[in-house]
Amino acid sequence: MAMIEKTYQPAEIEGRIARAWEDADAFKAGRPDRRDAEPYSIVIPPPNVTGSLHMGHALNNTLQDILCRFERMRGRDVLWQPGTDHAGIATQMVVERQLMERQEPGRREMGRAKFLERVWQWKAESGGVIVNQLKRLGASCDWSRERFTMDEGLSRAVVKVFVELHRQGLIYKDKRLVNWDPKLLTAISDLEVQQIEVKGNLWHLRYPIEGVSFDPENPASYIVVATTRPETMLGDTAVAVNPDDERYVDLVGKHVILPLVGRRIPIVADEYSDPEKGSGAVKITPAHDFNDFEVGKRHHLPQINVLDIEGKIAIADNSAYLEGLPEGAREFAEEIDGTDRFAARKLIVGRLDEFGFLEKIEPNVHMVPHGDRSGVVIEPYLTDQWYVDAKTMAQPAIAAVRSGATTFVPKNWEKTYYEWMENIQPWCISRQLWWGHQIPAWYGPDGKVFVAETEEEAIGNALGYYVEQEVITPAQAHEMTQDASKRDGFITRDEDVLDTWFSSALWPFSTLGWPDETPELERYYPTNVLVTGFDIIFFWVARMMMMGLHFKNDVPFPTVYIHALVRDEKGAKMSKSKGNVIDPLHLIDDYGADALRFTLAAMAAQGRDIKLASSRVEGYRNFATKLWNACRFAEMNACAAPTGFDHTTAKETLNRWIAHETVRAVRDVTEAIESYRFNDAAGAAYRFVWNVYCDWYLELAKPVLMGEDSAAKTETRAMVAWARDEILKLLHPFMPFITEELWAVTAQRDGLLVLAPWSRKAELSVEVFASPVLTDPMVPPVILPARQDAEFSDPAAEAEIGWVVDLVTAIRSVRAEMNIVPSTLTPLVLAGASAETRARAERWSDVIKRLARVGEISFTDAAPQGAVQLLVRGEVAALPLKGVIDLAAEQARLDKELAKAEADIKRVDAKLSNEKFVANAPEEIVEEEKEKREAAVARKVKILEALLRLKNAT
RNA sequence: GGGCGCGUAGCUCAGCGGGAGAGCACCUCGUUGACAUCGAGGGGGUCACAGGUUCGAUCCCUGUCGCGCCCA
Repeated sequence: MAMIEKTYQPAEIEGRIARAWEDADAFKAGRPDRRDAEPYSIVIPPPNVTGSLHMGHALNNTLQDILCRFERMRGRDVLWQPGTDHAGIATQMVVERQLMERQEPGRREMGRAKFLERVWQWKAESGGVIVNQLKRLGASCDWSRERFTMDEGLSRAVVKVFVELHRQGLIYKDKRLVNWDPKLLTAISDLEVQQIEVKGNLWHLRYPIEGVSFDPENPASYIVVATTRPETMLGDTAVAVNPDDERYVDLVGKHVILPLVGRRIPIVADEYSDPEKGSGAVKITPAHDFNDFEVGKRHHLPQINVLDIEGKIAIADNSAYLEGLPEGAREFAEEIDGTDRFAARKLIVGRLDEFGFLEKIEPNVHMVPHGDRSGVVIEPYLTDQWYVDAKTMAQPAIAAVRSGATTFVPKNWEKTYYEWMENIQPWCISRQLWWGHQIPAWYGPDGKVFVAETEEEAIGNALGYYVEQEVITPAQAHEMTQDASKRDGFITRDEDVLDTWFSSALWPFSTLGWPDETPELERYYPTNVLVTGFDIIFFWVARMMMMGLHFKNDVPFPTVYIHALVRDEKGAKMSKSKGNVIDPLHLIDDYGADALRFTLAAMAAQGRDIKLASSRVEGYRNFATKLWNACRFAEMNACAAPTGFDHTTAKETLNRWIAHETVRAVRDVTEAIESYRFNDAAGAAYRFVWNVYCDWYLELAKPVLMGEDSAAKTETRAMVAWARDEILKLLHPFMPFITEELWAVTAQRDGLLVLAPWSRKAELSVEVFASPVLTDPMVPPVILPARQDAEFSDPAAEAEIGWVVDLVTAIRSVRAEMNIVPSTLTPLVLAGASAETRARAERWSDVIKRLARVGEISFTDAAPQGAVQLLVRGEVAALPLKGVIDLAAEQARLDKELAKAEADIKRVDAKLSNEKFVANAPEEIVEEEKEKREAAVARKVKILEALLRLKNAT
């Protein structure tokens, strides 16, 4: 056991403590000593492998760590499952950028296999950054079980899920409009698209009516359509008007001739067209707009894709485009072919204007979809992709929350969850990337799909099928089975990979070994709680619910705690691409991980976002220093708790008081953590340590500790140490490093604090009766309060110490007001004191003298003349300061007090004289008011007496 | 347009049907033997605004204004 260092230096202790935990396997799940303990498990929301720790991670993981450390101390067998996800797009971008910077061949040049090698190499070198940062934060994950979504085991889970869902018809391939990223050249999901407000235009175009000679001067010769994307007109296949719009009733069923293009397209009536907007007529481009796609389906319109994957016009060799066009159309097609979509817009608008087809341009602010990774404008694009039937899978997930099998904390997020789940769209899971889980689907020469868990199985199925179809002979099939090169070009694997969230959705069970039936799966699934930010409800929570229910037939977690988002100073969401990230590691460097953690916990009130001020972190660093110095004080006074020390049998009032306060603080903190009120827990701990233990207990104990050896001194030394140990335990979930360090240096310990028992037992436990009713799943198990040892409490001690505190505070306050310098000791006269007060004053005279700068303490019947008279718990404490005090000032002070007392009486009287109040208010409230009145009246009497004496003195 | 949430001390934020709180900042005082990363004391708020419900509203309801986020 070492001595406590003179000053608290977080940087010096944090690394050392982290190693001690690691060496002791403290965070390991399934420790032999906890084999019979109740398990407690949390899966970490896997951070992106390319990521580094930001404030959101810091908050998220601090809260999880508080829960894990708390439950670990309560004796549970805790598994906090760590890991990272492979972040398909982000990682691929990082590695591609690296190749570019090093002027190495690009992805396509080196080919898929080589590129993937490079990605794995990058992962090995740089992929562990965030894990180490989490360790610096103190996260008590079972690091030996770290997983990665591209691990062999997790990949097996992905394949299994894909194949099973496909077999069940819940995964299918479809040609639909997707959100296409023309920069990254992949489909992305709705959630990866950000709607950004853009100042654009509304172009009003004139589409000539068929059979009428077009004349810009004659409105009857054309119909005006308004659009934000004029370049997509190349793919228009109709004009829609609202069926109730009288302006256009006569035009429905007629045709227009698409300007520049020459295509003959119908005017259709559809509710989608809003008569209030633009001209009331809209162009319909089914292949390039989600709404138009639906309109097109309703009216059986052709879908003409006029862009290539990079967003360039592609119509020259486009049969869908060219079909039915007049002679000469090809010329225009060739002219504009290959033009980027934005350049094409300019060109087309110019050309329309030239020929009188442009009526006007109106400035227009509207939302434009952007890729959250690439930042470019997303193109609705018609492609073949794989989808999950999310609507079907959402049903059990919705039911689970409705039934309460899973609940959200705070509750209001359930509404967001339902909102999303009830309007859920098919989930596009394929991505045109290389980094990720390649889709286990193989295609035959006719495009037929064979989905299987292994290539062998898929090939076998495919070849069998084609033999049966007599496309190939059994001999050819045999050859292809034997020699992979022989089947090249005959059977090919789907190039695409799965959305990263597809694998993340399996995280709560794939990390435990699924699809194998492992002991871990049996023991730790379902997990106890999921801790995450609301921005991830759709991405992740919803999908874990779907997958967990489908494959494990049970919710992945009974509770979802949704915490605040840590925003930047403008209240904007922090994101790497915006570059507004505040680095928590800098805060750790400056103030220590404990201070950062405590700050985040203290600010984690439910239902409110966090805008972090570094002054708060500094404040909590000071709190850590305070704790450090208090422990040094205890050490300097040889405070140690003997083995078997029982705080409930203490004799000294002061010691009984701190025992009372400590038990209360432990209860408050425990209950707050249990109900996820982290800020209340942190606040209760803070106030107890600083404002109770340091400010009063240690101060009041000083005379005893500095005095002669005695039984009281021995007991006080033990109690100082006992309460300190309770504090270290209480604070450990919040400030693990400093508490572990202090635990080690303040006494000989049996083990690390991280594994020490929490002082308050769990309130509830599930009582399982050997009753047949319990086998009925409709009957919930009976939950009874566990036997809680009668809580230690001592109201008498509280009353006595409370009196001392009030007396000292009152004297200090009046001394400061009177500008009495600290070196001046004032006598204290207790007037008309009860026997109890007298006894208390004698017992606490040392303390009172020291803390209140008091000289002599005496007792009289009435306060001496010309003294400052204080009211302490209904009795007068006088400071005879004749000559020192300003009598006029004292008069003013007492007048103010009097006014206050009278105001109180008046306010209470107003209430009590109100019949309705007395009749309607709860009895205890009325009773309280009466007591308040009595107290105020008593105060008034004493103040009046005091004023009278003051007058006599002058 | 729909949904969620927020406007409380100079700043960052708790609280929430019965006497307005914390941290930081500010002012005054302090080399008292753990701590100046400290101690003592103090100033500072018609709890956005307007109605309503109630015996009683910062808290519940409605509306207005301002702000943020999510979804269309």
